[in-house]
Amino acid sequence: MAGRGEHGGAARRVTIADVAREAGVSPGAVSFALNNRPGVADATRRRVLDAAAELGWRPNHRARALSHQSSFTLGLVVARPTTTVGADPFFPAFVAGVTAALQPSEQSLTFTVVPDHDAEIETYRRFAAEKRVDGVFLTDLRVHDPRPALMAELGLPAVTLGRPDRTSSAGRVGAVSVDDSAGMREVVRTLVDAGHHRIAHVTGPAEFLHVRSRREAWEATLTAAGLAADLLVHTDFSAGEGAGATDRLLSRRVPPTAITYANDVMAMAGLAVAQRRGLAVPTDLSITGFDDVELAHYANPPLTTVRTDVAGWGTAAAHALLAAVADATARDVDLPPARMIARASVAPPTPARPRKGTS
Amino acid sequence: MAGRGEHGGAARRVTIADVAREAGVSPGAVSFALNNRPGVADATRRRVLDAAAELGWRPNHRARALSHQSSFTLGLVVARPTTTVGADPFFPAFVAGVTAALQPSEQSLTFTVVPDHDAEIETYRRFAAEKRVDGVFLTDLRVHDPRPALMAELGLPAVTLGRPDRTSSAGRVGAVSVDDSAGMREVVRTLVDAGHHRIAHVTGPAEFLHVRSRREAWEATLTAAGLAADLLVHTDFSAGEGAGATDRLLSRRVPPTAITYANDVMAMAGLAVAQRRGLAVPTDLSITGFDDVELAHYANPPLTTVRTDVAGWGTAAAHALLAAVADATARDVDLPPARMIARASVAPPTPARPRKGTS
DNA sequence: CTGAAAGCGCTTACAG
DNA sequence: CTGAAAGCGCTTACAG
Repeated sequence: MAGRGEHGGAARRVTIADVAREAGVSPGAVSFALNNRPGVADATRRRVLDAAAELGWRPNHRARALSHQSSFTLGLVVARPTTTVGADPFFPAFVAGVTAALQPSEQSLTFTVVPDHDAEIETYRRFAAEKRVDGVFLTDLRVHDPRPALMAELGLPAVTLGRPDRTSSAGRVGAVSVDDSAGMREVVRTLVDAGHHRIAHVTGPAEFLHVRSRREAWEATLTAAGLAADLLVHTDFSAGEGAGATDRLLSRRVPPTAITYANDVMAMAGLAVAQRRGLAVPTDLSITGFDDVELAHYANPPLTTVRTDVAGWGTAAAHALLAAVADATARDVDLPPARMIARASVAPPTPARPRKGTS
Repeated sequence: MAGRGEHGGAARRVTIADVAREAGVSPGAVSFALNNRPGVADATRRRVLDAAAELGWRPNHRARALSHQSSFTLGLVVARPTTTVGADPFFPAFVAGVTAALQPSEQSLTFTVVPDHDAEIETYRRFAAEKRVDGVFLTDLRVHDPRPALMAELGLPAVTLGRPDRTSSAGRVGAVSVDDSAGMREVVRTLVDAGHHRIAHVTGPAEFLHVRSRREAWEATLTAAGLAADLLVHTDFSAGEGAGATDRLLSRRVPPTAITYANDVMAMAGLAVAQRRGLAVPTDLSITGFDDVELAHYANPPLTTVRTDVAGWGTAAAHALLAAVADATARDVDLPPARMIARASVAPPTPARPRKGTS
């Protein structure tokens, strides 16, 4: 009768049957009372709640999952080699946003890193077959991505980060999107306005939609300004390949006067390469990044970059997925676009050819 | 009878009862056969396995969890503000190592980011009360850390990353450790051998044991060389505070000739600060980091740092926790120590005072 | 408004 | 070696 169990400790677990006995009702009534379902008199409900509190009862997750036909678990599977996953600041921030949103709900997140795309697909199949999760977050969308259709086949609720390219957006898959091309356009326009004519773009693997959208923003902005969009390098997003790409660009007979990178890590590696070659940034070469990692602010010079609210993205995606799980309805959410953060790594090219004089 | 269910799809789930019917045995026998338990004739086992494969049967995780009294889930709770969790390369790499180790087992990982230590404790209590997980990884050990004792109270198997300070290592808690002080000693000894006399240390919050062990390694190595260990700054591990600490150190009447940082992010921010003040690195100031993030290799100059195999740590911790969950026995594991990675950010101080001439 | 019963899909003693 | 039954701790129709 006393406060035993109040510490939720290793003592014999208290079940709904104990609460029922204590409150003098049936186990079924306890369940109804505890879950705030109609059909229980206020006085009875009170009695049950008091008994549950006194006994220190806590719902057994395993039993609830089985009888409620729900895992109370959301899944995030990231296909990335173990060696490089640490370099991407996206996932910890995204997960932080997701789990913050999940706090008040009874859901938690299962997070898995797998080596490649095939293993990722296999994981979803296993999740669905074993009823491991109630829904999944789909990240790193690709061209002709098979995952939205797979989700429909598996009957697995899902949200994608960003919009899939084909309108195969099968049934239950909603898209939670941040327009990162907006930030990219701002960056390129700023460089054009500063008088740059040869603006390169160093980005990630071509199959990613987020890579494509940034590249297209770069292209379109250059084309609109009557400039050639011919200095494009695809990498694996690593510092190493970012450095290599920079070296090759700067070794051209007519090198670019500005390089836009699709992440901050490559931009900072590129910055080091340029400086090692004796170029002053931004005087001899302007450089921009993407992500706005904290270090970007403390680079020398501080890096002009593009900021996305990644944790906010995680929170919004979690809410959308929770809703999809609850009513099997897909809905799209558009978050505020990524914005340029102007810092000192951009300046007019030398010899300066002033243009519009905006900057 | 055909391959329906082979896609594990949204079709009506096939249960053990279906397999039993198909194989002409009881559901209990199916369970025994499927779990490779003795007491089933080979021929019967064959028949069951064939039936299961034909029907596309997959174990229902929810049902197994309830009847097996096991969650098949391990927990990682990280107390860190959402805003800074992205800056730490540790967690993605650690999680990758953990989930790689979990692949062949039936366990998965639930990963949660909470804002502070109290919320972390609360999460463990909830995990235990609701039977959410079978065990947890305890990271960022502190001075007088209450968590090992809490695990004993909750009856929750756990492993700590690194050894707790008090021998309150309650029962079921094993420690999986990497000696990072070894790398720190190498770094300081290298600087001493190069002729440095004023070697500072910029590190994280004093309550973390991993901060303390690096600081003590720095102190002990200096003391052994007859040098003063008086240039110490504690920060929150952020680039911003690393930059601020550097600025203050370099503004001293007699500034250090070398600064050792407890992570690469602060080291790179410090590098930028030094260069902005007109100092050449390493000529005027030697700098070292910790972590060996990929960018460290591509800094200008490349950063001397200390490398830990974080993914390997995750894998070893996962194996240890799996074992602790299986037999409730704590065991300690010692992994290879962290090693210095020598790069170009270290040189003798100017004016050079050659000493042993090792470097 | 309330109670007794069945059910979620497995596992595990316990008899034969 | 094998089968029938009970049990894990909840939820949810279904009668009263």
